[in-house]
Order: sequence, then structure tokens, then C-alpha cells
Amino acid sequence: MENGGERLRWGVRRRLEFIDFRLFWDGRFNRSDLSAAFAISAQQASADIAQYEKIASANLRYDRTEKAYIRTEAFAPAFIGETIERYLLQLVAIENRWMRPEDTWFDAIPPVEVITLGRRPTDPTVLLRVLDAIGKRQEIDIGYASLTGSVQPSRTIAPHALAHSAGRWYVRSWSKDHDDFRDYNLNRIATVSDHRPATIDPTLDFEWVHKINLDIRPNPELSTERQAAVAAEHGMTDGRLLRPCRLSLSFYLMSEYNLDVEPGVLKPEKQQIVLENRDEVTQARALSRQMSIEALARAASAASS
Amino acid sequence: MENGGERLRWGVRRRLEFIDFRLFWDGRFNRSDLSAAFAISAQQASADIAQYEKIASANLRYDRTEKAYIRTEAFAPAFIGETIERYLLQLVAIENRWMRPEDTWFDAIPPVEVITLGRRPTDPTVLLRVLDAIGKRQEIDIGYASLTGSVQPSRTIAPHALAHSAGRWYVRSWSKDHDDFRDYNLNRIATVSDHRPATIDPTLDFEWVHKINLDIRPNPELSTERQAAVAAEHGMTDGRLLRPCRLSLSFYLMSEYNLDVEPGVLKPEKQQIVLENRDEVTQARALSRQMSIEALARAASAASS
DNA sequence: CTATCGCGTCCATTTACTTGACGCGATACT
DNA sequence: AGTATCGCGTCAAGTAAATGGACGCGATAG
Repeated sequence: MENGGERLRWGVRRRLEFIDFRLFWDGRFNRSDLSAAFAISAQQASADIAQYEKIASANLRYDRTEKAYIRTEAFAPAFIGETIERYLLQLVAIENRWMRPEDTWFDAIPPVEVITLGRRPTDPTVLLRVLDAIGKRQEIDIGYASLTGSVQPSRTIAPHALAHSAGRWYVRSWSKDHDDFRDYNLNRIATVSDHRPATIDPTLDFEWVHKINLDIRPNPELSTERQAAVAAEHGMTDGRLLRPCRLSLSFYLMSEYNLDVEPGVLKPEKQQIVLENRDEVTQARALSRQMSIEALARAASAASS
Repeated sequence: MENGGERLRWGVRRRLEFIDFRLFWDGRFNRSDLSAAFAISAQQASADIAQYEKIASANLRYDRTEKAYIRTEAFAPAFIGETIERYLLQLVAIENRWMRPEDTWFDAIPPVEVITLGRRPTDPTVLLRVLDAIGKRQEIDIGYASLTGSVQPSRTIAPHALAHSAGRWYVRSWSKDHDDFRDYNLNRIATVSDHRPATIDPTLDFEWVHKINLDIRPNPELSTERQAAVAAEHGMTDGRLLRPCRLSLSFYLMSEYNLDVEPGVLKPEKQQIVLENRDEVTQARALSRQMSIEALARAASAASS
């Protein structure tokens, strides 16, 4: 039941996947659902259903009074397999208005509540230009939505990587105005105007290049029982979790889990994990940052001489 | 250039979308890319490319030395349109190992770094049983991974909704053991064994049913300038944001943004927004919870008499 | 300067899919 | 009752999609 035939044409396979999908999420589907979703004739839909029945006959039965195919108790996904997370993400995207329900296979959207403060959707053109600049090592002029709302006149940046944390997208870039490396919020870049070959070397971004192991442990102020629970939840071994992490990104992870707050300030429930080597991390970050700035200054003076 | 012909067969349309996709993300693609991705012949791939050129000729040109179709400056997505977020989410999913790269259209995964502590992937069977129970108003017996690692013997719950917050999935349910409504972490439900018609009324879950407006403002301890910035970032009007929210979910939102911390405890940068009506919210939540418990008790005694 | 590779295009053939028509069982209408 | 309707399944004939095979072309590698 697990493997859903390899020798099917791509299109047919997608339609059998659709059947699998609807059986999974709704427990039922129609011949007309199938023909509507793929704009195929009823006859073809019938043929596809017959095919699906050949492969996974135990998964469904037709109910004449319901006028629909109903999932059986024995149902086991034959096509969508382990890709459930994908659809869960789609639900989140739909609720956030990043995706239209028509672009998914959902019929009735399950009763899902997504709770977040949201963010601006990403502008395709901006993303494209940024990706290009990263791939081709270009510097670009961007219109950056200053946090006060107005769009600042162009700043020049040379982006070299994209990062995602806590639902936000960041562009790791060299900044011409400041002559150092910084993070720009992707969704705040309003426009990308010009592009030229980049002049700086992204490997000088030590804060990005260098990684460090975050030494994460349950908050010792929690009860022993609760500490064990936290350890289990994060898959710790021997009560600690070593999470390798770029220095510049450690900031976001620390921020997300309140690892950047002095122990004792927050109630332990608000700070279930703590960062054992917090000082080491912040110092390494500051040091790398300083080294980058100096390296950039040296590179600039070498170029001008 | 915007609309990409409606009268194409579904399969062909997907392949033109693929061309659009690869042009967008990689700036280039091959005939062999196309035939490999969809398991079609080279001839058919050629035909598809010709079709794409007919619709959006300005988007690409063939480079003989590169042996590939290259995106032009004038490129404007003709098929993938505004659904960029979808692919950004796929990148996150890939990095989190929730999705395999083969299940997406990405060739070279863009240099994306996803920073999170991760979570267990969702078990399809568990999700299916839970969704069923929600849709058919059933109560189920679950094996819940106690936080200490061991799987607790079965508890009975009657789930009635799914919620997502800060990357985690919750199942809002009535709990038989406690005779009240609680949240269960979906990824900690290890097994779902039996199911029976539910005996309780989910509308008694007042903490879920009742909504409240979270009155969110920039932290007044920030500089005026920075406050304006925060206001802009969250799309506030007149310096405040009213976010309607189920009482039970307000907990997660407050937790995510440190709205549940007393003002003054954290540095303002760690608490850029504050909840003006925090007391109102916590009181309303406690009250609703109490009302639910009493209503459930009344219902139980009425049923036994 | 020949071997190789990827593209484009001609052809005949196979397969997928459509349009059209008909019967069957379950529900809804009068 | 009877009859209209709807969704399913299927047979048959026609069309569009896709394949396998063959050939020429330009660019690159040895």
C-alpha cells in the first residue's frame, strides 16, 4: 500500500496524489472534484479513480447515497506519504494570506487558527534582484523602508546570503554607507534599482562565516522534573544541546528564546532554556564584528593606494 | 505578460510554470531539466519551451555557449505570479527536513540559512485521526509523550480545533481526565487508539469561543522615533494595533512577543510592543476558563441525573 | 579537425484525453 | 405511484499530446 507505482506518467501521478490528498484531509471526494481540479473530462476522472482503486483498493469505497468516495478505516496514504508538513505549511500560508486557497488542493479548509502578528508579503521583483545579486556577487541600490514608514533614498548593499528566523526573512549584506556587514529585513526592501559587480569579499563577513556551538540547557531554576521535560522536548543529550550556529544568526535565536536575557530576570517558565556560554557567544560576535570592520578598512586602503 | 493563457491543459500549464520558476530562481534552465523533472521526452520539452516563448518571448533567450535558456532583464513572471511565498516556505521546510528537495522544483537550493531549534515532524496517522475526530465530533484516546520522554498511557480527549503559533501545532481539546479544555501539542501525540462519539459540547470552551481585541502599542520606553518605527512595522493606525484573538490563543501571542512580561523588567529592545489591556486579557481568560469548568460540571451533573 | 553534447525539427506511431451517447441506481419532485 | 435529476461507469470514435527514431546545426573539448 505504501508505494504508489512508479511507472505512471507525471500528470496521472499528480491526480492520484490528489485523490490521496482529499481522502486524507476530507475523508471523501467526488469524480467532479477531480475533473474540476485538473480540468479533465468526467470519463478521464473515472479512469483515474479506477487506477487508484487498482493500486490502493482498500483505501476507499463508493457510497451511493453520499454520492462520493469515502475513506475506509484501513486507509493508508499511497501517494502523499510523508509530505504532510508541506500541507500544514500551506494552511499557515493561507491563513496569513500569502497563498490563495485556489492554489492548493484543499476543499474545506480544516478548522485551523493561525496566530501571529503577520508581515508584509514578499515582493517577487525584490526577491529576484536580491537572489541575483547574491548569486552573481553584485552590489545593488535599494530603497529601504525606514521603520518610520517613508522609503529612504537609495542605500548601496552587497548581499551574500538569505536567512530566515521566527517568520522573518533577512538579507545578509555588506553596507556601503557603513562599510560593514549587516542584516536587512527582506520585506522592508521596497525597490532594487541598479546593480554593479561587487567590490568586497563576502568571506570577510566573519560574523557570518564563523560558527559557534550554542550550549543550551534547561533553566536550572525549573523543577528537576520540568527540566527533564524541557530536555526531552528539545532532544537534548545529557541535559544539554549543542546547536551550531553562525554568529550573526545566534542573535535571532537568542532573541526568539529569550536566551539574551540575564538569568533571573524572567520567570523560569518564560525562559525554559538558558545559554550556558552566553558571554562567550556575545564576545565572539563582537570580536568577529570588529575584525570584519578592520579587515574591510584594510581592504579599502589597499585598493585606494 | 502577466496572464499566462488559460486554455492550456493542466499538465502543460504546470510545465510552463516550471520554466517560469526556474527562470525566477536560477535565472536559467535546460531542455533536459524540463524533461527530467516531468519525465517527458526531449521533443515534448522543446514543444513546451516553444509554447512558453510564444506567451512570454521577452522573458528568456537561448545562450549557445551556456547551453541553457537565460533569463533576460525584462523578465516578469508569467505563471508563478504572486505565489512566491509558497516557495520561500518550501525553503524553510527543506532546511527543517520536513520536505525533501526532490519534492520541490529547486535545482540549486539558494544560499538560505534557517535558524530555529526545530521540532519533531508530524505523524500523518496522528494528524488524520485528530482531524477526523474534530470533523466528526469524536473523542479519542491518545498516547501523549509526556515531556519526560516516556509515553503516558492513554488519555481521552475530544479535540475541536487546530491552532498554529510560533512554529508549533496545538490541538484544542476537552480533556476527560481533567474535565476541562486544554491545548495539546500535536507533535507530542504519539498514538491515537480508539474513537467514540464525543459527549461534550465544544461551544462550552469559552476560552476558545470568546475573542478579545489585543490592544497593542509600541513600548513607550522606546524613543519617539523608534516607537514610530515599530508602529510602522506592525501596520498600526494612530499608534495602536487592535488584534482580535481567541482568549486561549492570546497566551501564545503574548508569549511570543513577551507581552506577558511586566513592563520595565525587560530592556525596551526586547519588548518593542506592549499590551495595553494586559490585565483585561488575563482576567477575561481566567474568567472564561472558570466559566467553562462550571458549565462542564453542570452538564455532567445534568447528564447523570 | 574530429568527437561530443544540447538544441530544434521532421516523421510515423502510440498513448492520453475528449466528445458524444447510453444505462444504472439513488434521491427529489409532483 | 411515476418521472425528472444527478453522479457514476462504460462503450465507441475522434483529437491532441507525447514518444521513438533520425538528421542537421553550432559550440566546446580533446
